Amino acid sequence: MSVGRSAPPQRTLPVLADVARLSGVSEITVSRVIRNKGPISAKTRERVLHAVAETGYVPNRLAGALASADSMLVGVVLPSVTNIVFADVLRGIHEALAPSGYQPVVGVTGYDADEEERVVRSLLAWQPAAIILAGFEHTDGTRRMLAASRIRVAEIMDIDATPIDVAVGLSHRSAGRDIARYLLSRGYRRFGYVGHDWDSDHRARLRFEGLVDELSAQGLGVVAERRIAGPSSTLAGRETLAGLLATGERPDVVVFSNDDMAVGGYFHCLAAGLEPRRDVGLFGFNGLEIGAALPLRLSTVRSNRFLIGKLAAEALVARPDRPDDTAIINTGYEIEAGETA
Amino acid sequence: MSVGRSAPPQRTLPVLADVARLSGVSEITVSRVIRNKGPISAKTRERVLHAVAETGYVPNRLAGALASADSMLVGVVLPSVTNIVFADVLRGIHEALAPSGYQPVVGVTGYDADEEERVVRSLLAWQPAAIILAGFEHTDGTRRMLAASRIRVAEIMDIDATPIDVAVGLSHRSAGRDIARYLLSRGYRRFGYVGHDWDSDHRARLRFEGLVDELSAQGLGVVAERRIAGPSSTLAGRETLAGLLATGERPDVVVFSNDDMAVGGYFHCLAAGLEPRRDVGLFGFNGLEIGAALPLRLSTVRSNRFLIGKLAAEALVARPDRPDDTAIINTGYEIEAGETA
DNA sequence: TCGACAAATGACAGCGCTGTCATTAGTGAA
DNA sequence: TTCACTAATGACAGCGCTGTCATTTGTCGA
Repeated sequence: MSVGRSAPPQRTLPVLADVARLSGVSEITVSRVIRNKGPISAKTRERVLHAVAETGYVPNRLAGALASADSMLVGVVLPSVTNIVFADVLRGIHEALAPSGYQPVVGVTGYDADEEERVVRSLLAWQPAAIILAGFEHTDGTRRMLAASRIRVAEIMDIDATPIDVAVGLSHRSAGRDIARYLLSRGYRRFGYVGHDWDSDHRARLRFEGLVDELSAQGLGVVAERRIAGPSSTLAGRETLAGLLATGERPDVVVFSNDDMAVGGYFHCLAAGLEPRRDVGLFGFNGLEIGAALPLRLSTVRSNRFLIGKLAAEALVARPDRPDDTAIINTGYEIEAGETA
Repeated sequence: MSVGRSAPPQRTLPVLADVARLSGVSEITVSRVIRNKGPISAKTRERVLHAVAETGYVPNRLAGALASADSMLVGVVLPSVTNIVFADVLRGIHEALAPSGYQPVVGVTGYDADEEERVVRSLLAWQPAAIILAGFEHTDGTRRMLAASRIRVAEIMDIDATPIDVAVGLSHRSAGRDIARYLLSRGYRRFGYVGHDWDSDHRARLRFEGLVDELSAQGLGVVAERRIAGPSSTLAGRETLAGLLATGERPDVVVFSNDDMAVGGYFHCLAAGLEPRRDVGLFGFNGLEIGAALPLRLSTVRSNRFLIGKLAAEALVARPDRPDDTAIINTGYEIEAGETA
C-alpha cells in the first residue's frame, strides 16, 4: 500500500512495491511483466501475475506516462457529439485506437474557435501523443500551441486546404461540383438551396460554392436559396423548405446542406402534398441511415465519417513523430442515387 | 527546458523551472500562481503570468495529478456514442464539467459487459475522481474494481435497482406502466409491441414489463409482439412493424421500444397507406427531435437525457469522497401527447 | 570444470509537479 | 524603533512508475 508524505486520508491502492514484495522480485521486474517488455522468465512472469491478481493492482497511468514521456493518449476535439456525423467519426476513432493501447480524450467546442483553443490547451496539459481537430479553422493561439508541442495533428472532415500535419476527409468543393453534375445529368435545371449556418459549418459553404461553380460553368445558377442562422436540424429543414417554396420560385430540385435538413424537407413535402422527385427533387449530404429508411430513399452523398475517424487515428499512431511534410488522406464520397432526385 | 535523464530526443517544452527562472521566483510560487492557490502578491503574479506567456508554458497534468493525488478526470463509460440518447447524455456531462476543471474521458463498450470491465480497468489506470456507467449490469470484476477504488460512481439511465453509489435516471418500469395508463385513457385496448434486443437494452425490457403489468391489472394484454435480435434503428422499426401487421393481428396501438423504431413504424405506415392514429396508434420512447419534425408529431415519452448526464456529473464532483449510503436522483419523464396515438 | 555469451534481474535517478512545514518579508501598533 | 502577527515565499520530499546501465544468473561448448 502506498504510504509516504502526508497525503489526504484516502484509498490505499496497491502499487508496484506491493506486487514486488508479494512476488519476491523488484518493482522494475513487475513493471516489465505488466508492460510485457524485455526478457522475463516464465517462472517470474507467473509469480508476478499471481501477485497482481491477488493484490488487485491497477497500473497508475499518471506515473507511467510521466516517467516514460508517453501518455498513450490521443486528444479528440469535436464541434459536437450529438451531431451523428461526429458521433460516427468518434466511433471510427474508438475502433482504431482500441487495439493500440491509445486512449481518446474528447473535448467539445460547440463550433467555436476560441473554445477550440481552450479545449486544445486543456488537452495538451495531458501530453497527448496526438490530437484530432475538425476542420482547418483555428485561432493563432491554437496554431502556436500545436506548433510548439510537435505532436501529431490530424485535421479531419475536409481536405481543401493545407494541413498542419495530416488532413483526413473529402473535398467538399468537389462534392458540390459533383452534386451539380449529377443532378444536371438527371435533367434538373432549376436549382434551389436550403442551408444552415455557414459560420459553424464551413464545409457546407464549400459544397455550395462547388455547386454554384459547376452550374455557372453550364450557364446556370441557383434560382432560390434560403439559409437559417442556427444549426441544422430536421425541423429547420422542414420549415426552411416551406419558406423557400412559399416565395413562388419553382425550383425543380432543392439541394440541402445536409441530410438532416433534407429529411425535414421531405417531411414538408408530405405535409404539403408534394411528391419528392415528381413534384420537386430533394438532395441531401452525408448519407445518414434515416434517409435510407424514408418511404422514398433520400438521394444524397455518402461521406465516410466512420472511415475518416478510423484512418485519422490510425495515421497518427502509426508514426509518433511529426513528419516534416504534410499529408492528405482522401476518404472520398459516393453519390447515393436514392429515390428523391 | 526540461533536461535530465537520457529521454528520447524529442520536444523540449517549457516546465515550471523555466518560468521560475524567468520570473525570478521559485517553482512552487509559479505553481501557486497558475493554480490560483494560496496568497500571491499582485506584483509576483504579474511577473509570473508574463513569464508564462513568454515561455508558452503549458502545465503538465500528468505530473500535477500524480503529485496531488487528484487527476481531475471523470471516466465516462457509454454503450455507444452514435446512439443520440447517449450523445445527449454526453453533452450534459460535458456541460456540467466544463466550469469545474474536471475533464471527461470516454470509453465505449458496445453494450458488452466484458468490454465494460476492460474499459473500466483502462479508465481506472488514470485515477479518475469519479466514473459514470450506464445501467446496473456489471461483471463481478467490474464491481470489485469499483469497490476497491473508492471513487464516486454514478450509474445512469435507470433507477430501478440499488446503485453502487448514486443512480441518476428514470424508472423504466414506471414509464411502461404510465404508457399503458395513458394509452388506455385514450381509448386503446388492443396493444401491439415492436422492440429490439433486450440483451443490450435492459431498460426497454423494463418498460415492456411495466406496460404488461399495467395491462394485466386491467384484464388486458399485448395481442401482437415482435422483437428483433439487433440494435434499434429506423429501418428496423419500419420492417418490424410491417412484419407485425402482416400477421393479421390488428392492434389499435403499437408501442415501440424507442423513437427510432417508432419513426420507422411511421414510415411503414406512409408506405402502406395507413394513417397514424386513425388506422393504428404509434407510440415511441425518448422524445427525440426527429419525432417532433414528422408531419404528425410522434406520441412518445420524453426522457431527460441531457439532464441525466448533467446531474450525474454535478453530483459526482460536488462531493469527492464516496458517501456510505447510496442515493437516487430521479430525472423523471413526461408523456408527450403528439399526434400519432 | 571453466569461460564466453546471452538472458534475466536490479539499482539508480528522475519525469514535472505539489503537499507540508519552515523561513522570510511586510505591516501595524505601541 | 521594536515587537507581534500575518502575508508571502521557498526547501524538501515524494507521488508511482520507467529509461538506462550495471550486475547477476543461466546455458552451452570446449
